[in-house]
Amino acid sequence: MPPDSRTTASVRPMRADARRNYDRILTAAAEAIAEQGAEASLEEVARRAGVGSATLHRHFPSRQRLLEAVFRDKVEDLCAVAADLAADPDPGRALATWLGAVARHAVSNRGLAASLMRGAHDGDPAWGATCHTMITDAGADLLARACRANAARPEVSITDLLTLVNAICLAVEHDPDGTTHADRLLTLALTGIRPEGPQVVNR
Amino acid sequence: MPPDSRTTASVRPMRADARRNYDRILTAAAEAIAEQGAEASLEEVARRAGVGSATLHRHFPSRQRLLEAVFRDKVEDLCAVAADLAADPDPGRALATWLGAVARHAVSNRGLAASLMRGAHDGDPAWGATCHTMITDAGADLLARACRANAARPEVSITDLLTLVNAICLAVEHDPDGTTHADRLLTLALTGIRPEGPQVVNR
DNA sequence: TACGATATGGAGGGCCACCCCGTTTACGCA
DNA sequence: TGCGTAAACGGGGTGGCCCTCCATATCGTA
Repeated sequence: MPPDSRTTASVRPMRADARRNYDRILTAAAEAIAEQGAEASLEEVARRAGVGSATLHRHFPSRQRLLEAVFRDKVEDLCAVAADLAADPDPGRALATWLGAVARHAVSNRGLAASLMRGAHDGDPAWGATCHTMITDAGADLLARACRANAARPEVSITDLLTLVNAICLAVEHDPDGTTHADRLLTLALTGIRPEGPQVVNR
Repeated sequence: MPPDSRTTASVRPMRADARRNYDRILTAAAEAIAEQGAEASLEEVARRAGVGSATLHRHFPSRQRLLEAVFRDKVEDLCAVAADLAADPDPGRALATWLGAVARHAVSNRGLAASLMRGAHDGDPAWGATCHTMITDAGADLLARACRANAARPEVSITDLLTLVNAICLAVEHDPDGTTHADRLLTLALTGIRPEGPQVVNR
């Protein structure tokens, strides 16, 4: 959300040069993050964008803000997918499909998982619709339906599921063929959410 | 493994001062990591130990090496637990118990999960028994038994399981009541490993 | 065109990992 | 016990990072 697209009328539109730099930084950040993950050097992002580091910090006061801007449209995609799946006649399958989509996005966009996860805790306040809350809201509906259809245990929360998915993707990020591993692990993990599943004998 | 305990006769024992500093660094590192996690500043570790930073780097050429040294005995504990559980009449329960123990260790020792996970990929070569391989070996046996007793799906690998456990613990590390979350997530995830479990409808 | 509001980025501070190399220390032997 | 040497030490340097300040440049408008 570039600042000039806010609905509040009191906010002036960005100046053209500011807008240009904002976009350049975003592009550069996307590249750098794709190559080096969520921990990419902000200084290098600025360098790639041909911009002073102060400019980067003015537009994005924290790494988290930058990540959220970079991944905003991916997250919106996922929310849209969730909305579509809400109409699926099989809510259990819909939920599983969606979680699979989340995982695929997270694996193929380095840093996304980290971004979604971080948002959970140290998300800075006074920042409305973070990626984290967006995606949580989107998934909550799918889970509720699955639950009503007796396709998910009632004690499972959407936070649990997303944490699990993100944890797996994060764990797999430094892995040559992460996609494969993420897939097996997710399949494995998701088997546990169905109510008729066997009781686990843990501890 | 402090260098002087190697079996090779050609290696001289450490000098007393070196030994002393090695131990001091290890203690300081354990404290710092307990407080700040696996990313604790090495410089501060050296400061706490009352040692120059060069000394720290001489003894532990990489952060990973330091982590491994710090957690070595914890990992040995886990291996011992695994050895005990190998005699359990119920191999499925034994495996679950052990994975629970791994999780508990990882949650209560900040940095352990990170250490075990990192060891998997960028572990530097020419470094024999890393924590990662130690624990993998220990668990492989339990899993094999569980599998033979039809208490685990044959296509599940010990790497899968440990990755899952570590991923969960890592995800939960920045969480106020991590133990609780780790527990639910692990229970959830482990339900999927039993062969008679319901088929997952993923993707 | 000229002016005020806005945006910029170089320079600098604080912190960090890692290394170089002159100095100190412990050990083994006479 | 005293001494020579190999081993260990650590101060200080390098370069990178994140972040902030403020003198300067640029934009949009009257």
